Amino acid sequence: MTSPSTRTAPTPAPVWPDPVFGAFCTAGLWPGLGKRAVAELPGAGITTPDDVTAAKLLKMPRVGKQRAERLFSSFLSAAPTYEVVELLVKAGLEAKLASSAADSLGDDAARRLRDDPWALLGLTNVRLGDADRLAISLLPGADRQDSRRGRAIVVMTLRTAARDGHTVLPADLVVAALRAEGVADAAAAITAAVESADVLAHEPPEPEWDEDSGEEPPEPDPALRTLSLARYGMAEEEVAEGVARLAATAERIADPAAVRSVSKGLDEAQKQAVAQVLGAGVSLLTGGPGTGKSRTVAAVVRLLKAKGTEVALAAPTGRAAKRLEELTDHPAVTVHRLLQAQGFGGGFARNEEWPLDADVVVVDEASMLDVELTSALIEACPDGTHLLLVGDPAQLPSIGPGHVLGDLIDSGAVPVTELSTLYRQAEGGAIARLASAVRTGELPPVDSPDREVVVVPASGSGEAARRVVQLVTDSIPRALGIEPRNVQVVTPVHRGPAGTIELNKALKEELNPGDGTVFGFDVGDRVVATANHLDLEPIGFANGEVGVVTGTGEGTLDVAFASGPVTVPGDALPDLKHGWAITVHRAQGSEWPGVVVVLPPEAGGMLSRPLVYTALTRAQQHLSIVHASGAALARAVREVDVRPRRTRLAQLLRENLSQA
DNA sequence: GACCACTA
Repeated sequence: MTSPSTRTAPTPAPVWPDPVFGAFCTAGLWPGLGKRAVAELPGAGITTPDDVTAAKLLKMPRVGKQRAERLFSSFLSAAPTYEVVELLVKAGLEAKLASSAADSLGDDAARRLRDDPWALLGLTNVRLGDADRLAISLLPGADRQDSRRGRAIVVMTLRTAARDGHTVLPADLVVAALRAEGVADAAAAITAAVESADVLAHEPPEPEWDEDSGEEPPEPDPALRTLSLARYGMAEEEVAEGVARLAATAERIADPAAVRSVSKGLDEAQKQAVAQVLGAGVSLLTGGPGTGKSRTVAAVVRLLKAKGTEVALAAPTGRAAKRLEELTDHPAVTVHRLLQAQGFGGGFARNEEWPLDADVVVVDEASMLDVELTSALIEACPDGTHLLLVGDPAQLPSIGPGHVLGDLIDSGAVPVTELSTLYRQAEGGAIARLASAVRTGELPPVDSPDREVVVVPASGSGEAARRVVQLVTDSIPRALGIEPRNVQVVTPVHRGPAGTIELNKALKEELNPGDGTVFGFDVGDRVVATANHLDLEPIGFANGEVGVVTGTGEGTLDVAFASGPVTVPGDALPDLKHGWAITVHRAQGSEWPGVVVVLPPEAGGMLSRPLVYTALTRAQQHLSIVHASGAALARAVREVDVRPRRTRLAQLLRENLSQA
């Protein structure tokens, strides 16, 4: 423990004679040199890059010979970053950008920025204005019509669209974006972008034309021309090709008699799904929560295991993989692990060259698959592999761009079994009725005299938050007999009075007050994992899992997760948060006896049908909806999605189908 | 302008 009296007074911030060196140091870009040490550099006579020697570093407080040498060599190795800082400081931009520039542009980042200052837009959090300033500083006479600038705006526009899930954008929208930034020759900018190979242009399909009509062939409608970032455009093409390839090379795995042998207890649709996997190269199994998707998968796994067929199970998230493993009693991993991801953007070890060796690959929660991961998965499936995607297209779409599951369904290119009979919730119960109405875009008034569903109106997010606490701690246990530990609060947002942060504070105050002895947690706190730690003893935990703190140690926590107990060491503690209230996104894939959904007014803009549907289908016995978002709720449910994703996959799949 | 996964 450090007592306040032994702490050194903060050294006043030095004024640097060399602004580039000063900016480099104070932005924390010198690896291994902390804030406090930076302030001590001038005291050791180090104020310019030429002053940096092991001998001078040795004069600093708490720096021994070994550390001095290490700091000296880390300074030398940061030379590429230093060069970028030089460019940024002269342009009046933040030095902090230099580290991400060196990361994403490589060791010759400075040279690349001198060649094309707008390459700066390749980093996150850089605005066009910043890149323009760098250009003016580096290229005397640079102007808004520079072709490199136009090219960068095209890429930037497509990248922004990708953040909203789109893989393609109509060329007209890109032209409008170029015009808005003062680019006179939009067509030239698009051509430059396409020539740089970062961007693909997709010509509209040729219109139907009767050759004998004697008329001129009609021009394709140029308004249908689209553009994509090459990585997403190509990924969609790879998925479409891969689906066609697997469909063409599949051989039947088992005969109908074998299906009958494992089908005990399955309904007709579920049996059909089992038969479908055995026959088709790529097949889909869809349906809402409680329709028996997992039971069906378990039957498929039983059948294949009995036949000695190699089956691989995977899911896009750690928690979904864990659940799949429990339900099927067969190992399941994340799709990333299945493909042996090589780290951040490092590609996958399992690919076309070293494909998977399973005969059947099953991916659960397939609505979470984005187009790049899907293309990597399909590439790693050799000819003859059967791929089964299981998911609910009505739930939240993938985080990354693409609309893979929905496009596969819409294309009609692969067989789909849709399960619609509800087994879990009481059939005809208020939760089930509301869920199926929302699934089809309706929001009927709630009619639930038995209080299975209760709507609690609130006038603002502050009142909404108070209602939530009251429901969890008082009304729901008292009136319905569901204890607080079986109730989960679900909200769209982290911030604001009705976001996870404030709600958790208020709920902790009521349910388990304490001062947070270990990393802000006390015994009895509910926690949620925000990252995977699947290797911890004895069984690890997955991102999104909810548990309860059962004990504390020396900087460690014992947590009882639904899947089992885990001792969480200090370095994993930042990946735990309080879990009485969690976001809808995080709640996806889990269910609780009682659920309180909060819809605060500030979430109005992000409400969509999939979000509302996902939120309310988390409830098994009781659902309270604290409603403060006014007309935005009905609008969100009515419109399919506030912003439907623009993709090309369904069209590509249909084209392959018509050519076959 | 908000949310969210995976990986070392």
